[in-house]
Amino acid sequence: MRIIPKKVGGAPAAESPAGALRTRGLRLTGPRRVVLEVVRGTGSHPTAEWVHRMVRRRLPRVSLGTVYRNLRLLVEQGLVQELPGPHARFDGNLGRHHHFTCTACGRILDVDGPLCEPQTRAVSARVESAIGLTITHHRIEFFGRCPACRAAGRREPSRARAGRLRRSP
Amino acid sequence: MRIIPKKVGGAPAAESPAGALRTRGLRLTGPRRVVLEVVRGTGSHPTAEWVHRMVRRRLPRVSLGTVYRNLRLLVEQGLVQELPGPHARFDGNLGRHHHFTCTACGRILDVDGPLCEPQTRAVSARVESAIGLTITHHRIEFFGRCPACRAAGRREPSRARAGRLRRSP
DNA sequence: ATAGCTGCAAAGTCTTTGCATGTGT
DNA sequence: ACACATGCAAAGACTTTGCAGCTAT
Repeated sequence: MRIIPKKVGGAPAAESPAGALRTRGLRLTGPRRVVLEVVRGTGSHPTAEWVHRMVRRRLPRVSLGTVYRNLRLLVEQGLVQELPGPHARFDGNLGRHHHFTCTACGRILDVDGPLCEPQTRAVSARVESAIGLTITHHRIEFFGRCPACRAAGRREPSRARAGRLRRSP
Repeated sequence: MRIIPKKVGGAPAAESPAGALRTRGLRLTGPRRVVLEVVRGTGSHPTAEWVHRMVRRRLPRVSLGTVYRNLRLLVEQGLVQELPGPHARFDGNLGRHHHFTCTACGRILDVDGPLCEPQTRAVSARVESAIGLTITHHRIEFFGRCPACRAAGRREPSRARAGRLRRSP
């Protein structure tokens, strides 16, 4: 369930991945290219380990260490986003968007950013003036139950675990 | 800089900590009480290790393991909140609120929840109807620079680290 | 008295890193 | 050719857990 249109292109991704890397003296190697393609090609906000499994289907000798190194590098270059949480999760969707986490199954869905923009802009303005800080951006995490879990009547596993359970996709 | 009034009391904290624990067959031991007091007594969203240091000032023999066990237990009982991020952070403020992270110094400040409510309620409603999921709650993380860092002209250390650097308070 | 806690230390999990070797440009 | 990347394995950072001895209730 991908909610955001595939192509959105924030400023940093204006150039192609290969170009973005090359202009910084970075090489487009096999493992690196496949890591990027895997993250870009899924809407599942995968963990490093999941990316590793997928990469290995195409390049069986790639190590987990290399996957981590490349994910970090791609995040640093702005070609991939990293989500907060106890375990690192990555997101190839570079458009402005937020996330919805199902408290029953743990799945994370994208939520269109511009859809929320008019209101959230107002919130930021209020907070800035009320507290006197400069807000450059914000992130909203929504929680609740996804259609599938609601239909199946699944509830959240436990109160505390909810935040911590986010394991593999 | 504490922005939220100290006393707010969400539903789960209606009873006193001691009561909340006892009614569930849990004991109010020395270490547990001090852990709770430390987390409640700071607005700094501390890590487990920081809590441990503070607890040790009063009970020098308490181990880090015990601090973790109690933090988890208190989170489970709804007496303390846990913040998302690469390293666990805890928050004794039980009122509805959000967080502002300074991208220059990493400090986390509370942002009054009700201040944002009118708009965020509208956002949730929009998202629910647009995407068909049931939203029970949400969390906003604001990013920017705090007054101190703005005045000092400090910028964020690096692009990628920002999310990951949140070390000790 | 006894279920629940604790300190200690060992083990786990996720992530990073050192080093010799390999490979894009 | 040479700087950048990789695989492998070892080390790190943070968190959890097993166990024998305490301690609130």
